[in-house]
Amino acid sequence: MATIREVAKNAGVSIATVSRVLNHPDTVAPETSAHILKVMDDLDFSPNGPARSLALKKTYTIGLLVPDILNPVYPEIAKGVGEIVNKKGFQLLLCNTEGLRKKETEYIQSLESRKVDGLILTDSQLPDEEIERLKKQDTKIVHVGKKRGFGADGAVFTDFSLGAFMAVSHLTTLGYKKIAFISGPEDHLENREKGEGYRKALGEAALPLDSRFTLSGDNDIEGGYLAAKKLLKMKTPPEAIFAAGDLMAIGAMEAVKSENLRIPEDVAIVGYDNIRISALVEPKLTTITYPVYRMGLIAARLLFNSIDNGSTEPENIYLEPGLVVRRSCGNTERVTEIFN
Amino acid sequence: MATIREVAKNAGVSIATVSRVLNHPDTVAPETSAHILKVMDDLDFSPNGPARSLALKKTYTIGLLVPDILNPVYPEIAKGVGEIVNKKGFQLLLCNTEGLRKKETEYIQSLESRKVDGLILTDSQLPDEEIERLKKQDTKIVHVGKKRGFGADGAVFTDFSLGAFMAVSHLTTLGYKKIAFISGPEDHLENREKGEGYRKALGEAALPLDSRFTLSGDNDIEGGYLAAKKLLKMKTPPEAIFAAGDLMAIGAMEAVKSENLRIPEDVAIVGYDNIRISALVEPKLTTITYPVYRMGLIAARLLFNSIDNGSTEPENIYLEPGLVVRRSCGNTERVTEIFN
DNA sequence: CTGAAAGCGCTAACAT
DNA sequence: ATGTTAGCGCTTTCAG
Repeated sequence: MATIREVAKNAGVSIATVSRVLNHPDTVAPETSAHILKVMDDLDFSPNGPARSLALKKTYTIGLLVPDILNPVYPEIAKGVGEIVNKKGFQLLLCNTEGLRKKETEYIQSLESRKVDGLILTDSQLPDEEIERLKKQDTKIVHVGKKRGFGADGAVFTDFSLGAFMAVSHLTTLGYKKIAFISGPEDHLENREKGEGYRKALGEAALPLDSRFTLSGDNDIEGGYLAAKKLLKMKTPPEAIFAAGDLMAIGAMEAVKSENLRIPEDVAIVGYDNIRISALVEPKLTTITYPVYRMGLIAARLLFNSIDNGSTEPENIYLEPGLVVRRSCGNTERVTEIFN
Repeated sequence: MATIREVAKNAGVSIATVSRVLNHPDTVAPETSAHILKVMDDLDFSPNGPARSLALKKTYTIGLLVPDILNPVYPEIAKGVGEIVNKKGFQLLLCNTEGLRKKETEYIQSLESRKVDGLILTDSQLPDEEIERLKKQDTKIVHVGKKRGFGADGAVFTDFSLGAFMAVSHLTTLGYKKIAFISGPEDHLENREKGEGYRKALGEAALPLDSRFTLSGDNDIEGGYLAAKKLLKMKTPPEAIFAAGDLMAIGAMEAVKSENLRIPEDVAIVGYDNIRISALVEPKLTTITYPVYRMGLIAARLLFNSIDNGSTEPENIYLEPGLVVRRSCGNTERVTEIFN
């Protein structure tokens, strides 16, 4: 609880000098500095952050909003962000929005009040006006996942529609006709985009779009399980399922197994995200990959670009999705069928 | 960027009144209040957190330190903590220490300087003196995982030694003789405790302790994979492996499979943590469970007890570990063997 | 190289 | 019910 004032008194100098050894060590005489440092140590002095922030109008804090901390995608992003943030001497305020627009807005307001220097929003649902409003408070903002960082200072994104297209096209190429889509919550843009890709792929394969084959649920294991169960109970169940997230895909796999059906022989499955465990479930999951960890890294870099250099042109960085073919889509089996 | 002062001017009242509608709304006349609120809205006023914190000596922030955000155990804890913290109107400063004592110390200092109202340390390696020092700054501290919250205001913990004992005893009961232990980093207390439990279980089964059967690695999939590979390359490899974490266990499973060996027939495996995916890998992983999410919840509750009611008696809450028997330990197979 | 003093935006007595 | 004022702990001109 010692303050700069006590340090000054004990060291027999003015508070300005104490402040200087903290902020501009080179502008104070080495002996003075050494002495003051010692007094600080004796007094167990720790500078008061809020006071500093108030004087500096800078908090050295950035806020990170994620929809679901339990989905491995987000810890991965958080790790990337955290590394840069830490290196910069900043700290991370983490907010779990549960994918709720209301919570997101609340958190944003709180962070705004805390005067965070920057904000990283992942798969945000925030309307553009909110962003505009924040800009006036000169809080820097970077989007992760959302294609157009409207009003934001930067964005790192991938093409969810293309990714979904790749996933479903792979399925159509393998000869599947009845392909279902398990979407995440549809108030999330990314899911609507994935839906587009799904439909486009069906279209290009001249496959009919059966609306009963599009379901949506929470983007987690249970959500996928439940949706898949429904699908499997239909009179003519799908031969293949594309799930909007690996967690859902894994849930769907469980559902298929629980019906004593085989993957991929009875039902093929493709996911999205390529989380670590997708390569470890049985059968290994075919999925769409994109550099999640790097997105965190890049988002933080963009943000600091903007924080350090003032308002620069908003930078939007695109990262390509890719198809990872593993066993769950029945690749090999089907290929032989096709060529027979 | 509007301040309380501008609001006051525009509303034709004093700053005190503005402050009051923010902090003690009931002490100001309804009409005045309504008017001020409107002015605030027009001005897009957002109270300055740092200034508030400075005046109040309270930051409404708590710090959470975790060793590895990529290990599902910690997001789970973070979620529990976050829920309570959010409900209390606080925010969470998340720090990923990478299991490094040095980083942990650095983070703690930063958090101390930021005057966080409380600190939750998970599987901390911090020496007790550090804790003592922090206590003087009257930062409340709660441990998660660490048995004795020495100097701390509370602790939620389980018995890692007992958990390990249960895991290994189960293995010995099934008749395995050559049981290896893949430990996490040994500078982490929890791993040393698990080692104790392992040795105790071997002892009670009158099994010799072969030091070559204890390895340690990073507590992640790769760590488990690497350690298991080493084990399997020995002239007389173990028949069973107890891994200190499910992630390591899953890595070990991969290693076994990569050697074209079967689980559990050739090598049985038991993990620790009961993370969600352990029930989804093939074969499903036998493991030790304890209520991780609840630990987060409870830790936050203990912390707020302490924050809200000043210094109360440190509360230490114990949560029991339990054995979850699934396929990877070869339960059924062995049982029949035993009874033959 | 160092000191004095103003001010960052807000809260909480203390008055009225 | 509302206004005046003194800090909270720090940084930063401005002087010297």
